[in-house]
Amino acid sequence: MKRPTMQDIAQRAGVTKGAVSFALNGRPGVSEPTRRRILAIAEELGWQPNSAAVALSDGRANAFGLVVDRPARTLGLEPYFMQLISGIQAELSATGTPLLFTVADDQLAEIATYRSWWGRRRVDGVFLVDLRVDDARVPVLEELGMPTVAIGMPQAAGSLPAVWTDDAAAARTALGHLAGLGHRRIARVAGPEQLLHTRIRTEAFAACAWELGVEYRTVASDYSGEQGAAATRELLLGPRRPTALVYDNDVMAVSGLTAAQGLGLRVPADVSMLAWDDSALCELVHPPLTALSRDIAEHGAHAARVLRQAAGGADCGDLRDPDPVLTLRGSTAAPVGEDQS
Amino acid sequence: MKRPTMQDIAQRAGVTKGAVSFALNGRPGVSEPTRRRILAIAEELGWQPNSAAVALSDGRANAFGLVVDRPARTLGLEPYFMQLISGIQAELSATGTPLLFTVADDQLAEIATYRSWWGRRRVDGVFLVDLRVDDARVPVLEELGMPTVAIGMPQAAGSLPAVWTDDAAAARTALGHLAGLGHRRIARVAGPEQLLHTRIRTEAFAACAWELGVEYRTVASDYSGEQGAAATRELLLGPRRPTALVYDNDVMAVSGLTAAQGLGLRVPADVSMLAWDDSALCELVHPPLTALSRDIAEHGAHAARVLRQAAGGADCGDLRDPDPVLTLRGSTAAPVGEDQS
DNA sequence: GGTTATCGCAAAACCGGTTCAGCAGTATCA
DNA sequence: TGATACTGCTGAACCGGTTTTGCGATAACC
Repeated sequence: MKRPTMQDIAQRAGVTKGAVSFALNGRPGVSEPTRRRILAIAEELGWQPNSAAVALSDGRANAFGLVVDRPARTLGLEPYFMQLISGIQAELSATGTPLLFTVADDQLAEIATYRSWWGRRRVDGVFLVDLRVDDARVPVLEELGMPTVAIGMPQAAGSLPAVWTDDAAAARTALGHLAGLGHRRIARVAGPEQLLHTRIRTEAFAACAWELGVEYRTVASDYSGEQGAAATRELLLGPRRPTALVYDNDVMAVSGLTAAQGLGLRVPADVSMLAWDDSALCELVHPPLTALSRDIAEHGAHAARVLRQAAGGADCGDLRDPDPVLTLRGSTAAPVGEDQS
Repeated sequence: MKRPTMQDIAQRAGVTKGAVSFALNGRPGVSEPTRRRILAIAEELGWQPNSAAVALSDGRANAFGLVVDRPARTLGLEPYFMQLISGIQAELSATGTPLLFTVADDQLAEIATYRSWWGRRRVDGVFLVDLRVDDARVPVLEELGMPTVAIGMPQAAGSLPAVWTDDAAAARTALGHLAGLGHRRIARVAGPEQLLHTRIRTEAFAACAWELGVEYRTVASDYSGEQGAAATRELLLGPRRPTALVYDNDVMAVSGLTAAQGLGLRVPADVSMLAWDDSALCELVHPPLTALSRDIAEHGAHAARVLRQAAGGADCGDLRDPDPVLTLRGSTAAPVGEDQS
């Protein structure tokens, strides 16, 4: 019933704990016959190292952490995090390193979690997501000296290594596509303004629209379906109705599509729609949504690799993942040329 | 830079580690003035207990685990898990107990994870989800003696305590609602047949339909949007078209709705739709989906409470949560009386 | 053949907590 | 006044690993 320890193995083999340790870790210090004998006994007893003892001894927790502080309600809908986590796992499971995952109520609670995890040596490092402008978490993590990899723009990551994709490039891709189809009046339903990448996108869209000579407008939102639909109605019912809409996440795009159809508008005939971040959600609806796609799981795996290096003491640089690509589906098309002034 | 230990506190206070331990844990053995002095020093030094040392000493990991082995692609869409996790966290965070969360490729990998976590004492217990008929994981967990709470039907949980809702009752609620509206030909797009609750629902639907004198049919599916849409098209284009459809999850319901509308059918005029498990997804679409709602986060919190008891050595019984209730939205209505034979 | 490496292992310290046995010193009581 | 109890702390063992030091025996070398 009781789990076997190295002491048990040592007794059976007639050696000391130390010898068993050497044998099991493949280190010099024991003869080959003895090593085999010890390994056989360990196998027979089903021995597994006690993680607490290992952690205490070598001073590392052999675990990483991830805290998210979005409300659970919107969190559940975001395919993003599950994909990210599964990508992280895919990389971490190679070394059997588990992930501590927690949802926090707000940023203060999130920071408290970091302090606790690090103070108690529960983790060797953390993934930092949803980077904000002037992010309060960054200086805390820097001060703690906790190995961290920021998943997001390097500008917001301070001295922390960042794993990121170029949102400005993606913005140009999206706008280029729509402008190429002939759209001259384009609006975007954006994510929360506190998030740095929202700001980056906004600037990139504005700059690119200027260059292309198209009218462009940003409407702030919060990633939720409700606000996505509300923003959509406001834009479609207001003056100078845009002929194309870009959404900062797939949830808002879906609810925006529904809202537009509820107004009696046809997509894409009357208005084109484009989602930023692709997921199965975009294929669920009709018409399926044209989207900016990237491999989020792969992104997570990269982040995990960088974090492992950082926790190992290396000071890693930023890692830029490939630009998102456009997945063309049925929700974007040339605008019908009615009152195209 | 180095984290302070109890030894550091002891030195400053001029006492031994043991005294410090008593003081910090609020146990008798030190005088009140000494205790206050020690607490003050600990506070000043920002001391936090090393979790590995605590775990090694008291033989408990102070962490629980959750493994999911659905493919990441469908996982991301399911609001269910995020809500469940956030509910679990809400309960666990009270004691500062973190959750180890992992996605596994298949059941074998999941079982291997349990063996590893338990063998290495990484967790004090686990939450078991997606219970199947003749679930291979149950006997393994029983044999390991690992504290476990099954989230699902007691019938599939063996000797493990289960936290569950009565799916049969919910099935009657759903069918009663539709029959009450006048529907006489109803089909259900079910989840994976290996899952026990799918089978329970199927039986309950069949029995209840028999009693109510309505035609009923189950079509197997896999929870994915693709299959949900395919099953919907098959049912709506086949002979004896049903006037109402029930979906075993919200993702399939949404894609089924889209599929029906793609066929030129109006919901709910031509066909009513009802989703099992409510989420923001159901409100995202048009018409919003009538759904069987339950408080999943609360469900998770209950499971966490039971697991903590189980890990504490108590042998707990099953815990039944309230039956799901029907949230009426726009997707169900009386059938138009055309050829209602 | 004596010195020096090298090998194979024992013994013990260490990581940072918890806990138990023991021991002075004071208080209680007969 | 001596036995008894209690208080407040010390010292040490313990949890289960890793790592360092040391020692006897054999092998290599000049």
